[in-house]
Amino acid sequence: MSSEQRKAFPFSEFEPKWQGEWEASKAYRAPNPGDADFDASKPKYFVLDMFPYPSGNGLHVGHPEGYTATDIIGRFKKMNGFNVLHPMGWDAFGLPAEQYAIKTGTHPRVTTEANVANFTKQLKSLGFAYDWDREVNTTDPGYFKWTQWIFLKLYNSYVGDDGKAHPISELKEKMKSWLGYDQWSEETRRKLVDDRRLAYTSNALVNWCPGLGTVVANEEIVDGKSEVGGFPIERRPMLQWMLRITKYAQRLIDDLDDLDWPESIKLLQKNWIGRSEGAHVQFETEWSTSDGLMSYTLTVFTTRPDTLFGATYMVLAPEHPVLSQITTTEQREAVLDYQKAIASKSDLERTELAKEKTGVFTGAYATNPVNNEQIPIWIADYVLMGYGTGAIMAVPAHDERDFEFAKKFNLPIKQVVMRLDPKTQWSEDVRLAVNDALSKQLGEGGLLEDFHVNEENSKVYGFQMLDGAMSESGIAVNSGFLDGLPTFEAKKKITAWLEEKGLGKGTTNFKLRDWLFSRQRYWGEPFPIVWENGQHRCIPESELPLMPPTLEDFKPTGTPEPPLSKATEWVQYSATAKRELNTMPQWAGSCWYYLRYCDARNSERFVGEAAEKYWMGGGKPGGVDLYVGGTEHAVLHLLYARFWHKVLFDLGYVSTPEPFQRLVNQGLILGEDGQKMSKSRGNVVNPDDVVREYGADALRLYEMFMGPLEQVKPWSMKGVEGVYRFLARVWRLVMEVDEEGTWSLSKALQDVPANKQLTKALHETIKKCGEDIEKLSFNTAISQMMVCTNAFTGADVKPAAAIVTFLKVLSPFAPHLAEELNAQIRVKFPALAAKRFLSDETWPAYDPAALIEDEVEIVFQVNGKLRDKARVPVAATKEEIEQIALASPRVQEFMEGKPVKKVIVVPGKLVNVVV
RNA sequence: GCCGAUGUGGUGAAAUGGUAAACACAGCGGACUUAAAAUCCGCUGGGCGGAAACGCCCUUGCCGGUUCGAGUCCGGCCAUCGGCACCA
Repeated sequence: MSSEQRKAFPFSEFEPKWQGEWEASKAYRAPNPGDADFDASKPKYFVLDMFPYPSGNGLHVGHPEGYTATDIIGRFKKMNGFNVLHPMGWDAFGLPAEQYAIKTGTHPRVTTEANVANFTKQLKSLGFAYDWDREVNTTDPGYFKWTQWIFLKLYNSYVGDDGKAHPISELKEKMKSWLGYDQWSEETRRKLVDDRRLAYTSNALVNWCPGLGTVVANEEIVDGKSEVGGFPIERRPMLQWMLRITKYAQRLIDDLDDLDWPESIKLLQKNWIGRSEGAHVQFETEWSTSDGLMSYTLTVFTTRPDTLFGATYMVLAPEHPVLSQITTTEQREAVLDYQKAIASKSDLERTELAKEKTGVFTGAYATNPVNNEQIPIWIADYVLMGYGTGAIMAVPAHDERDFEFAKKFNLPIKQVVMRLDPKTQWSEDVRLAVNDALSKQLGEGGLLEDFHVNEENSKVYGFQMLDGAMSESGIAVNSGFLDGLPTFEAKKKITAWLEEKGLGKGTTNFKLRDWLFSRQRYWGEPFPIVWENGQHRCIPESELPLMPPTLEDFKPTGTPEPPLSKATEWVQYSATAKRELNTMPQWAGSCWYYLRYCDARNSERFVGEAAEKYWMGGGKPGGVDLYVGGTEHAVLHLLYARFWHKVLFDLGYVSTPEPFQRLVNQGLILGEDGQKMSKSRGNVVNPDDVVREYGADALRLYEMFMGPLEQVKPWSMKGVEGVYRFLARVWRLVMEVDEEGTWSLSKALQDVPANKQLTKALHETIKKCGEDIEKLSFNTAISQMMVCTNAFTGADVKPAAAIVTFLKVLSPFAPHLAEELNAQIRVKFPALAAKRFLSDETWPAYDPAALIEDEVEIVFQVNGKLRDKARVPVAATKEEIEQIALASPRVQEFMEGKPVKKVIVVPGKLVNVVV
């Protein structure tokens, strides 16, 4: 028997047919403002998928999960009168493309084109309602021209005192009024400007990955290895382009509040940005040289300035620049050895060896500003140059790391906080003593919030955690004027004291670093920058797009020298100027692609103003209405894109401060064995195979029926067969087969009104599916459609009009089948059939009256336990229902003759008799 | 270690604080068929009692609490998965 005959319905014939018709008539084209068929009175709905990287492996079943969800939403919104923007494109630059090209020897452009063609074919075979006229490809010169253009905006902007981006010309103008401007050299003026650009060069330590032959961003490192390829990472100083994302750290945290995103993703971003409040504290250190006594002020960042009295030593990062000066002659060799050892270690080794603390004494001492004690200065690799000031005050009594270090090197430990453990119970006299001490410091009113008194046992429980910073909150002891103060009060007081004495300042610190934005690769956007006399400048916008050179050999050089250096002609911008050789990272193109979709063919502007205002600014609060993608981008793409968007917003190019209003993460699809899908495990499911065997509609439906969208869930071919059978049942509501295997319109299908029971099933389905689609609860919507189909299957005569209505509800999920059956019905019942494309139809309204039954089943409980049921008229009053319940013999039996204490009546649901 | 998510039948899962397990998968039985596949109909959490109809008890990771009533709310534990990880 051929596989063709085994098919339960001829999806392999009608699916490609409808895909062709949709494409030919541009059924899913989204008109833009200004187009003849644009209807400005309609609200907009912008539904976005994270565009894929077109890999050589083609689509896997994880892709259609999110894409089907957005497709259903998009189709549903369209039927509900929205102008729907649902586009697709390609994130085609980047390391994987280039690695693959290097392996196969084919030019990245060739492989990319082939992969894009393959992906396109695969996506089209799934019947997604994309407006393909808006397709974007980050490697297209018409696209990356504007990626480069946005880079120029970053290059030519700075963040002003208002915390917003402004054109750099404003800074240049302002500078003229600054004191001493006239005396500055051109060089100085230029440097002052360059130091404030949002895109700047830096010679700091970067993450160099020899295996990839390029530097990578902090966000691209996983466990000390590169995210792509898993190669070791080294820290080394290199001249690189950076983007000043740290200037946006606070706004990137604050603006999360108003976004409709999963709380866990917001938290992930907040933790990555890593805001912590504390203080800078200054420690003086002095040393003698042949020129006399020298001094230097070491500044540390601490979140616990209240423990300053307990600071018994200091630790500097091994890379700290002042070391060469303060280290004593006796210790010089030890310090140099240690620095050398650290430098040769990769980040991975440093993390792996982190269990045991190491460090070296510098021989130098600093003065603790609060008690003038001389404390030794050490260096250790547990202090990082890149965070805070690269120096800490060590409080071993209250910091686990400092404690370990102090134990190992026999450094003094001094307790300065008496800990109030929330779990510790305090005896009455201790409570009184603490209360007494606190009262003296704070006055009577200050205590109540700080303690919990358990009402049952009258015992006192200690302080609440504050901010979740360090858990060792408590009461200051051995701390002079801070004694007796609870931690949060002590922090305030010491900070005020430091500020008054000019010894420190309250401050906020972030973990987030500036974004390392250049890569030593071929397959990326070249920078629109040239160098002359060691100085950079941008090329004019008129020279965009700046095309990469045509290179035969685009392999990495094996050194930090980028491969573009091989294009000797291209490199030479003029007789004296050379082009920037680095390229942008893959993230560049994905930072703004959603904007390009709004106006993908615009050659005058990165996005037309009217188009941007309508699709991004329209609605409340604007932006992309729904963004669906995987969690893996929680801190990379989603943070970078928000940053770029805010810069564009500040500069007046976009209308909303945030790009993505609502974000939903689809859960990972695991293999049939419950493991992550991977080639090596051999558990990868290829969507092409599923489409061939069961059809696109079955694949779409199964992906949505598996379980909640956000959830991680394993694949099951049996499950695909289940929804396939469901679709076949729908097919047979309308079609029947003769002995030759030919399908024709079912004779049971007639122009008759649906009976009451079928009408109810249909309207319940309209209602529930509409509500569930809004909630993205597709699995429950599908089960409701199954219930409805089962009801229709049980009926001898199939009411055609009702079935057409059902097809409208089904159409966002299984568009091919719905379209085909509607067309089949039209042949015999032209008046009953829906429009040629169901997506042009209006989503049906449900009739509330059709949902109401004459009778409902009421549950009778005695003391909360189910004892009896009865059908009562819907109109029955509470009193009537109660009487029926109390009259029930079973209820009486379980009441055991006891008097009724209370009766709870929930109309339409239950009666609970309490005795 | 810190942060977050999730724990419900044999499986995927469903349940505005109100009949736990809808809808599927798998399994079992039946109809159709020479037979099988497909299709259609029925049963399907566990225990106890009963010939049966049916009835009772238990059951949403574990322990407690709030409530007339808890899978759902609160407190505490345990397990699995994900993220961060010397961030001072």
